[in-house]
Amino acid sequence: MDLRTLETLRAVRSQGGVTAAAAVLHLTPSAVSQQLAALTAEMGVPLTERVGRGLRLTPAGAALADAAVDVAVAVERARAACQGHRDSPVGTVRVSAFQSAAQLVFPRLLDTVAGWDGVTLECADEDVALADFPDLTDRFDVVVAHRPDGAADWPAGVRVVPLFREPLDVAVSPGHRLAGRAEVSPEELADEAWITVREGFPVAPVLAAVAARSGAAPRIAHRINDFTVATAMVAAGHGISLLPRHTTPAFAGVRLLRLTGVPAGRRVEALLRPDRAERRVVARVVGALTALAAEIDHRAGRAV
Amino acid sequence: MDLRTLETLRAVRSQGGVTAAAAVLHLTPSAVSQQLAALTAEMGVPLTERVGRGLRLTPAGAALADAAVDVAVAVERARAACQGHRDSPVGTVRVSAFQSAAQLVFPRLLDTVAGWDGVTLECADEDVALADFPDLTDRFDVVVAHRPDGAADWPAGVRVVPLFREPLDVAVSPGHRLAGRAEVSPEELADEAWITVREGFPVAPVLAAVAARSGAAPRIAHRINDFTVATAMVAAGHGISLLPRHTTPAFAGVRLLRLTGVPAGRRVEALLRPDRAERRVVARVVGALTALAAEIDHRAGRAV
DNA sequence: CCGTCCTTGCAGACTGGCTACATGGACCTG
DNA sequence: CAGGTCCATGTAGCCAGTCTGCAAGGACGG
Repeated sequence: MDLRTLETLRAVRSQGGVTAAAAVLHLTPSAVSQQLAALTAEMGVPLTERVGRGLRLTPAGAALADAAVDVAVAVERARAACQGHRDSPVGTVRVSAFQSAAQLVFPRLLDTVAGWDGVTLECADEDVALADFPDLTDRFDVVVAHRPDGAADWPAGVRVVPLFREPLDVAVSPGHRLAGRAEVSPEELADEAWITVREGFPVAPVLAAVAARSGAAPRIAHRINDFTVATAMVAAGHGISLLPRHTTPAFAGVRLLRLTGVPAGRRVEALLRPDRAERRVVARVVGALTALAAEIDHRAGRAV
Repeated sequence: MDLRTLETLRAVRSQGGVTAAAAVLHLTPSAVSQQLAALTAEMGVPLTERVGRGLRLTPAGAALADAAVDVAVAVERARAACQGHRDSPVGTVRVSAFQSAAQLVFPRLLDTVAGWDGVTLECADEDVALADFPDLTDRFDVVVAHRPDGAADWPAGVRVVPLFREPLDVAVSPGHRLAGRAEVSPEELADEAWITVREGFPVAPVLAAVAARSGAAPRIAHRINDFTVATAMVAAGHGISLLPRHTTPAFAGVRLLRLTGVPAGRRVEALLRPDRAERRVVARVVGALTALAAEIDHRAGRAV
């Protein structure tokens, strides 16, 4: 009954298999399998069962994995209690963010942290399907994620820190027939060619809601996940798109039109594993992140 | 940051030194010292400091040790959660009891547990000074301890399960001048020669209270810790003693007289470390123990 | 029915932790 | 004040646990 072994069990559950867990833990599948075998022997209860060519946790295994979360939290709390007798927290924090948030947040966050001795920040941009964001918390301490208004809550077991809400505007090229307008309604967009994200990604449901309001199925011309690329394509007149208001640069060559009649926006949140959240450095970075978010919110409020 | 290392830190604190901790953990002092060094290096904070030729935990070390208790509890809770998906708990439980309780309880407890598959009981008789009972929980899962009425509570951090209260009677030989009496008052015992336990042991304060009531300092003829030996000496007329009512056999050849005017008794309790208490087998054994205690209490109530 | 993917078993190498022994202080005692 | 004793701490060497690499056994899909 080792801390590493319990961590492995959790990874097997969250990643859904030995091989995937091994990848996250930087181990070989063989090592993971052996750890599971040893843990099962120690417990005297089968913790995993074969399902197809994969693997699933038994109820006993799931119960143990649940309890393992509390263990990990207790360990990190112990570490924090000890670090509390130090002048300031130190360590390295791994942060991931989806593309546009990364662009907005990483530079300033790195500026802030540069002034902290002993704290190193490892940044990575990771844009995944909505359902896959929580899994990223296995690899990162802080995961900056986004989900559209009205989407389901994140699953239990992941800690959520709200950062800011960002409206989605309709982006059109300067030469577009609606370019001079300040606002548009869904009905006016019925025949437009859309550039949107791949199926399952965070803002897709918003376009669906807009289309439902207009009555017609949206005509999707291109599927582009990277907002920078989408912006360039919109600017060149290859279609219109829903783009986040704050993370679309003013010099991008597109016009952003307020959308009326449909609440279109996304919530940007930080996702953390409970044990990681206990680390004092992590808490400090999250604090800086929320401060940054408050600033963005403030600026947004002033702009609107 | 290993579970074993945290356990070692706790042992160093509770045992008050590297050597003593090593003895409890079945390790060499060198191994304990190395674990402490590694843990200190990992934490980046001094956890121990030299005091004389011994060692003491720094505030940071104490905080870590405190938090380590929660870790150990979480681990045992995890184990229990897993064992909950098994038919019945198994494992081995180490129980210690002071001499007279051991005599009263061990045989019947072993009878009960004999019917449980996969559960083994390791019994040991350990009678130590009042202050040393809590430390025994490092070596045993369940420690049956006793303390006189009015004694201070056990220190925080140890879980206490009350078992029963046992009155202390005055034991005299059949030929003694008071042998025919049913009750005696402290004043009538002013000139008696006493057989009592060694200084610091659980019933010593009771005799002090009795003597204080009689006004004179007690004349202590012998210091005998084992009640069986004391009983034999009282029976032979070498003095009188305070003996527990229920654990003194009727055929011992002494007369037990109720003591009036002074609340003389001791509380018998089970002491457990919080993490050990989480083990399902341990909880089951404690359950059997309290059932036994209730039976003793009932019989006592009937007898009185 | 064959190819592919995933888990699992086995042999070998290696890292990490423990034991045994020696060293250096600190208290106690004569 | 000096020798003895106790305690913590380093050092060398051994042992065990664990990981890697490779091979085998099933299960799904074309």
